[in-house]
Amino acid sequence: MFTIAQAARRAGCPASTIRYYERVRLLPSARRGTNGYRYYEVADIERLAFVNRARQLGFSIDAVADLLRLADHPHSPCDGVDTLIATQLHSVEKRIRQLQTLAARLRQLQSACDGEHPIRECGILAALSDTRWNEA
Amino acid sequence: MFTIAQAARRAGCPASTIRYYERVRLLPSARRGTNGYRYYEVADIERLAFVNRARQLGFSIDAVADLLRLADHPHSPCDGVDTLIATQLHSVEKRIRQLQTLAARLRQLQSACDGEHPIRECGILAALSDTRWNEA
DNA sequence: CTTGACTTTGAAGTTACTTCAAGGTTGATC
DNA sequence: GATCAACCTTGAAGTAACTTCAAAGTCAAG
Repeated sequence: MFTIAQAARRAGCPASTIRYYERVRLLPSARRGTNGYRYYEVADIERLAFVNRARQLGFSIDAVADLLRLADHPHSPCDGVDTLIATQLHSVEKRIRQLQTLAARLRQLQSACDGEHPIRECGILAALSDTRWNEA
Repeated sequence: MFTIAQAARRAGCPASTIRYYERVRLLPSARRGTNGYRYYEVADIERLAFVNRARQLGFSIDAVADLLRLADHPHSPCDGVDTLIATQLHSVEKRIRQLQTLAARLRQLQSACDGEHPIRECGILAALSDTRWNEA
């Protein structure tokens, strides 16, 4: 049995995060000692690590809850899992495209100025102030 | 003079956002009519539009405040502006790299399953449950 | 003069946590 | 046994950038 800090170290997240996951019911209530302390065993820590890995992949808390529910039904078909992964991948890809557009615009702005003149003549602020900016 | 909804339409954001910007002091308090309504003129709307464009470029509220302060001092050198843009560009590029790593992992997970078998045999959940996942 | 669309405010909801304050527990040392 | 650091508990508040809500006042058209 491990205390919350030990479980946290093993799963790779702060103890406060474990308490948070318990509070929002992503994880079941931990067993308690007579002192009120939470105690975890290996299976609990594995579940927590599963959650952390899914979170690192960008899944929302709700999506992780879905994944856990699916993982708990080993006999149902796994296309639900595939769908969740695909949805997540699509949203990540979409975000990448948005950020790439953003980066391109920032680079364009950057090229409008060499930092050597007064702000009055700065091409960057001129571009940001330009009403026609949103077009194009 | 425009009411808040008219200003919002022209600047391309909800009226609630304008009130929010005023509350957090990103924009100065708007002029008020005897009825208590906020009224905006063209210059106010241009400033608001500037803010919206900068926000669309991913600048934080604080960074936008910096940009506005800089823009208000037309005689100082504009290297501060350049620095802000460069910082923002770097953080966007970093985020893109992170997301690309994420997308690659998700695609890898995806290839571990064709959605045709029970969850017990699903390569995706197996991979997510694998203690060795974090290595590699 | 009624109706519907607007406006006001402060407060709470959102996401996923983190941080804090105030207090109890544990284990080692003196 | 006392003390001390390092742990644990809880509920509440802070974070970012808004959005949504409720309750109430205002305005313009018909």
